[in-house]
Amino acid sequence: MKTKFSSINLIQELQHKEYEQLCADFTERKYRKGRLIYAPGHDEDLVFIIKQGRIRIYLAMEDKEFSLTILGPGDIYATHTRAHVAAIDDVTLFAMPTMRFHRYMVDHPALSRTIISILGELLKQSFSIIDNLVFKDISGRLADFFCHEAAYDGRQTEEGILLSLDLTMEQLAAIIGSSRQTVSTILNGMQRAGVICKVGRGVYRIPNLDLLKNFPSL
Amino acid sequence: MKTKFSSINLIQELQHKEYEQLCADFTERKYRKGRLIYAPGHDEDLVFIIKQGRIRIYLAMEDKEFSLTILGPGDIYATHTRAHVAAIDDVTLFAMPTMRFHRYMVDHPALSRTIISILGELLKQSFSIIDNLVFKDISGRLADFFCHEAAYDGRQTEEGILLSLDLTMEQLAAIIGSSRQTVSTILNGMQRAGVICKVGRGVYRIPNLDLLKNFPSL
DNA sequence: AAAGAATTGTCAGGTAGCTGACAGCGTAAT
DNA sequence: ATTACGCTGTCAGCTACCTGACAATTCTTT
Repeated sequence: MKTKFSSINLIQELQHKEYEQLCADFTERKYRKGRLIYAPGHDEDLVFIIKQGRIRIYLAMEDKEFSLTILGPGDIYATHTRAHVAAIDDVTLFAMPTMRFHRYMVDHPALSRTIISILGELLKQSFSIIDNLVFKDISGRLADFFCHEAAYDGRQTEEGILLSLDLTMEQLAAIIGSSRQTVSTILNGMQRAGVICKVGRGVYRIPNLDLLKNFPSL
Repeated sequence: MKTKFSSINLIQELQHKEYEQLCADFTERKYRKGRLIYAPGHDEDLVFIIKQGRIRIYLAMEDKEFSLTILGPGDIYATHTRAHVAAIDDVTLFAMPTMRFHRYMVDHPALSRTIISILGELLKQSFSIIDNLVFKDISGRLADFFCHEAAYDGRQTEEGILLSLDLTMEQLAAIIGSSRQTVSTILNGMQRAGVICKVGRGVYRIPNLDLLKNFPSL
């Protein structure tokens, strides 16, 4: 699996011997599936790298949630802002207090550059999310999400791109900012139109990306 | 006027003599009110600092626009991503090609830290925007916008906070992601409710911030 | 196998906010 | 003054989408 910020391989970067000290400062943490890792107002701020499993970064208000991104092994994240973090699967993290990381960064300019790249990437993603929220309807956002995921970790097969999302309708809805019911209805519409095929529990096949991009085509 | 990223005074930072070389590399540019400064796909990427006037950073699609932020003197911006940039007033900029700025940054770790702060700030703002788009209705977003502006460049008077926005209904609508008509209607509702007073062309007075925050209170 | 829980499909009803239309106002231009 | 133009207020549809309800399906546990 590729990392979410594909241009930077942080794990690799950290294996250089100049980062030996830094790596030693990370402590391993484990969280069970579904557990909350961080909520705004939490007193300890952490920088962490995901070793195993997926986590969900999301905004929450009362009983509604909106997922900003889902991160997997190799991705880095710093608790910050108003975003919550929860484990989608059983998760293993390498974590370090933000303050300590900061101090370390001062002495290591190369690390700064990495951080700038990551922040830039994050910012670009945020703009994409805003773009979708403002200009696109639910169909468009759903199609857009599938296209992105297809590009990011779809496997090319003879009958199209195979995609193991492993997300429920509810989780999908939280990502694109909609409701469970609406997503279900639209996804079925897409299937009837033949632009997407459900092949199993959270596994889909996209016969033709262009068709999906332009859904609904009429 | 404060800069949008108040924790960092870039202008001041750049006056240190170690940045003499960098400053010399900036060239002055002027744009007339309303002119487009940058559109996605434009071939020259720039980093610039605003010397005079206001600029609007926005996303555009077909005939709809959404303003991400409005920047004033002292603010820094780098053309990037899919965002457009236009001059609200007559504007003077200090600009430099992004590539050159990058090269310069490599040799100046202190500058990196400044950039990280700015990116972090920008990211936080982006999250706020997303938060608003997802969870709040138009009334809420409008109230929120006024509160932020009040905190940022409102002048405290005996009868409340005085606010010179100098924006039309249409521009206001573009900022909160709504339509001219809706914003007009809601703003008048706020006036009738007494939480906001129009005192002139784009100038408002907020008698009580808390009242505005909780609008509509019933 | 059976019971239970979680996930999904679908429909009916309600509503926020968009669009288009048009009239009233201010400001500027001739 | 007079025309013109941009800005504002308001109304009457319209529609995409949300909510709640319930049944059907699929997974999990015992």
